[in-house]
Amino acid sequence: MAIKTKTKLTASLEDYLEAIFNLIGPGGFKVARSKDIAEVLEVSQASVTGALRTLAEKKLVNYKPYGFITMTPKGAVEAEKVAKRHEILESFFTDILGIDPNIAQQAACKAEHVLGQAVIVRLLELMDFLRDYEKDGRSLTDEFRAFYEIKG
Amino acid sequence: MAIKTKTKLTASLEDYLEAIFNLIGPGGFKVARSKDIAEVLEVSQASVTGALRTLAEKKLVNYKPYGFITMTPKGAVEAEKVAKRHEILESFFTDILGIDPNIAQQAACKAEHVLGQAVIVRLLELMDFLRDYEKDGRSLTDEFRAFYEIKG
DNA sequence: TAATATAGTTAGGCAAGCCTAACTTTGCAA
DNA sequence: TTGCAAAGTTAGGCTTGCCTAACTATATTA
Repeated sequence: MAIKTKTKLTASLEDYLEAIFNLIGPGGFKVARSKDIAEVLEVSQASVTGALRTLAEKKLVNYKPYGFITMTPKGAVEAEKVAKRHEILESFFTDILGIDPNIAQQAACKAEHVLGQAVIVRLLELMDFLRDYEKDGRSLTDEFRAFYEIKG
Repeated sequence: MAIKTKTKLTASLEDYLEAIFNLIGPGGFKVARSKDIAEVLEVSQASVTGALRTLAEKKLVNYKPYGFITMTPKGAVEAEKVAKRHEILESFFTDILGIDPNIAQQAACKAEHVLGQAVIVRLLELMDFLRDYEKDGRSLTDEFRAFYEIKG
């Protein structure tokens, strides 16, 4: 078995990677620009340059000063993991918990870096359970909505 | 209305505050020792000293070099909030999601700093919902356990 | 009560991550 | 094609938060 160097990224680097991934978009045709990364993450362009250098060192992005920014296959895999965690969390917060979309988005942005696969996977199962399970023709998700709308 | 200076703590300071709170225990009779804080948080004693100074500046703990460490009322309020978030999250992860206790504990430790009241409150409601709602004499929590035990 | 072990502090250093200001490169328009 | 604006980089500085090593205070015990 080949040596598997587990890519351990900081929350900050995960954010950069995810932002690049989203900017490049499905298919990987588009290119990420430093300015846009800075805008999305609300940091300075100087900070982006620094992060890009680190990500390039880790072979997660292809980066040459003043050049295009693309992702390596390894980078895409990592980015997709983060993006997926984000997606699941955001969906859980909005669709199940009924949290305000803005708050849900923010919460997902933070939580995606700290909740591991075990939690995420089980959360996804919970979502399936609540959506699929019918009671009197209503999903449990709907039942829960009724529950917290009366309570809260 | 009096000016309400919102205490904004870093994740690290919240951890220290929570650790002190837990060491002091219910009733607030016990005293927190620097060594024990270091042990709980797995940091050096020097780091604890630094954190204590910061917390004292913010009037959250009573701290004099070589003296006892106790909490101010303000500190106790803040600490309790963090501890409560932790408790709810840990309970959700273990009791509802069925996550391994160690992983749940770790996840709660991290997530407690990033999930706001809106999410926590609704999570608590979800837990109530799942526990109270009976179907064929079984709680939904039990139903969900059966669901993921078959699936996973 | 004096020696020593334990607890706690100080000093100094390092990494991550952010910033602003100044500089360089690139690309578009006249 | 040249010149300027926009994009990107570099340099340097700041904060947080951690560390180790060395020092000081406290407490125990002989």
